[in-house]
Amino acid sequence: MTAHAGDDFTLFPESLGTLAPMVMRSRAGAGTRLANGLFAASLADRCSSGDTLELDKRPFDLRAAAPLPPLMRVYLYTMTTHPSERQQGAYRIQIILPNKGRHFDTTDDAYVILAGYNPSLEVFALWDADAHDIGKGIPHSKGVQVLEDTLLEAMSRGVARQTRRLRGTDESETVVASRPDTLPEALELRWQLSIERLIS
DNA sequence: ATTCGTTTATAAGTTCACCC
DNA sequence: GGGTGAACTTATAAACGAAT
Repeated sequence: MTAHAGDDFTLFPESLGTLAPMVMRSRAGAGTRLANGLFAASLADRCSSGDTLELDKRPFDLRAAAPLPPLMRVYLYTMTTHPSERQQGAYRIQIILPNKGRHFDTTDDAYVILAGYNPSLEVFALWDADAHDIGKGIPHSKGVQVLEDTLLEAMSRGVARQTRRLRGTDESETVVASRPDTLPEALELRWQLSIERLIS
């Protein structure tokens, strides 16, 4: 299913709080923007400033405190599962960078968050952006997937992770899935994993 | 044979312009 | 000034092809 402006607001949990008006006023890609709002709202108490959020943009920046990256640049996409999906129980997001961009924008040393959100399950998935933005970067679009099992586990336990090997390389990435209410933990974990990758 | 990645197509939403 | 219509932009969906 798809979240379009005007219909699926009820799919989003109470957590939007005061962000709701802002989110509802947002424009293109309602589904994504709603997710943006939820994402931000989930981190509200961890952010240095819950205001000045530009949810109308993709990606959008988020400033956080303490255990989280100071500046996060969030690329959030709607995570879907296709009827014709080859792999049963697989969810995926399609990365399409704005304006012919070939790489994630890391200006200002922002930590890039590559995330997906599924409104039906109400779970986020966090990929390792660095692991995907390598070499020539992203062509036109790039799809990454998660197993449904991981998502379900995240739903019940709050946070879950899944490692999968990227073909073409011997590198493996870790996908972190999480419920909105445990997003801070998931992000922290994701960040730690990225750091570990850098020093290896 | 199966899984992942890339590309193309279709749909919806939003914005801009013109006409009443 | 308001309303209606058209065009454009961006997102979502699906299929195809390559690699393991």
